[in-house]
Amino acid sequence: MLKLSAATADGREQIVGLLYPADFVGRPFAEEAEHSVTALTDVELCVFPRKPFEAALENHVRMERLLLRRTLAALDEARARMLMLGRKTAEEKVASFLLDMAHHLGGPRQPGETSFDLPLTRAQIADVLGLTIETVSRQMTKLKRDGLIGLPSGRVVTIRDRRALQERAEAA
Amino acid sequence: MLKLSAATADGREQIVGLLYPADFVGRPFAEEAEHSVTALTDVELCVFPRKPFEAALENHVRMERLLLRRTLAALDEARARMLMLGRKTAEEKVASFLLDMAHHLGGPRQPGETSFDLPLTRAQIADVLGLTIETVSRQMTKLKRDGLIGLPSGRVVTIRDRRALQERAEAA
DNA sequence: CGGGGAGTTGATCACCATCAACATCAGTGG
DNA sequence: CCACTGATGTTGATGGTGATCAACTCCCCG
Repeated sequence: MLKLSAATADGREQIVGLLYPADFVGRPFAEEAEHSVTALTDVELCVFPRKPFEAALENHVRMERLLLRRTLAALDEARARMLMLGRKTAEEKVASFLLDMAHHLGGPRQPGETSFDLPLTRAQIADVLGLTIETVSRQMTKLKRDGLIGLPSGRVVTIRDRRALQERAEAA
Repeated sequence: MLKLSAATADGREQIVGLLYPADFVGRPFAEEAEHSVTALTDVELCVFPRKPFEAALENHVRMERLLLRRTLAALDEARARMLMLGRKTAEEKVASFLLDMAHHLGGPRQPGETSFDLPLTRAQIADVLGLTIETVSRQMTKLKRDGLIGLPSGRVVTIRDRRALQERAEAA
């Protein structure tokens, strides 16, 4: 898993995207990358030199089409995240985030509880949500106190009541 | 000019994109649109039925390539806006917004002052920046008091000191 | 046993939201 | 011509959410 992040001149950081296995990272047709890329777990990357890659896009229509589809999907995701950053409360942000992670990392879609291991530190979660570490921590313990999730240890999260969690995440 | 917006279930709105003349709007390869589109000014749209449009993309490589480039640019812009929404203060948001508008609407890049007419109401500016109308209004009057901008009337804005405004916008 | 990073919890503060009153202006109809 | 209305914008008072500052715990690893 990778994080894609941007930062202000004075060091404030915002994670603008999370990349899962089989995702694409890079910015064809631009001189310079605008974001920094950081590995959150051990990672195996398949690297292509820019020029040959762009040439391949030109020569293989299907490849270009695939990239277009992925880019459109990434744009949708980015916009959903804009709604979250601009208009959701801290609790809604944390709840949405946990549901997102469960969706990507959760085992088979079981009816009962789901558990997974967060690949992010609290600080990184804060950078995804536009919050501080302390606020993230407080919201997580609140969700735990209310019985919606379990926090057995460090990075492990258990979704106890997905329905209720979705209600706290509000919006789409 | 058009606005592209998303909303939470309980009605909070976030503008996720602004479209200028010659821009593209639409979501090929998806069943349903995720956002609502609203005209901010009188607008002339060139509409294509989905199926023929997608077919045209398949048959005209150059067209598909153009759309890919535009989509990548839109993604960059969306991510820049995520940094703004998540990590900037109200003053920084308003300053960045005004610079953005000046960039798009301002006349020729003169050394002196630039003036333009905001196509957005305060409420819409607030929805772009993830703020409330009142906060937007207050920040604008503060920038005016400090001599960085002028607000001759209603929607008209004059950039008096671009340099200083850029400093208040901080980040990239 | 010591050290450092990660996470939690508490106390306080500041920024921005909220609520409310008022100002301004364009459009409408008396 | 002017009062009336509604939409838009400004300004003020107050409060709450989340940031900040700080202390402490827990682990992992030396």
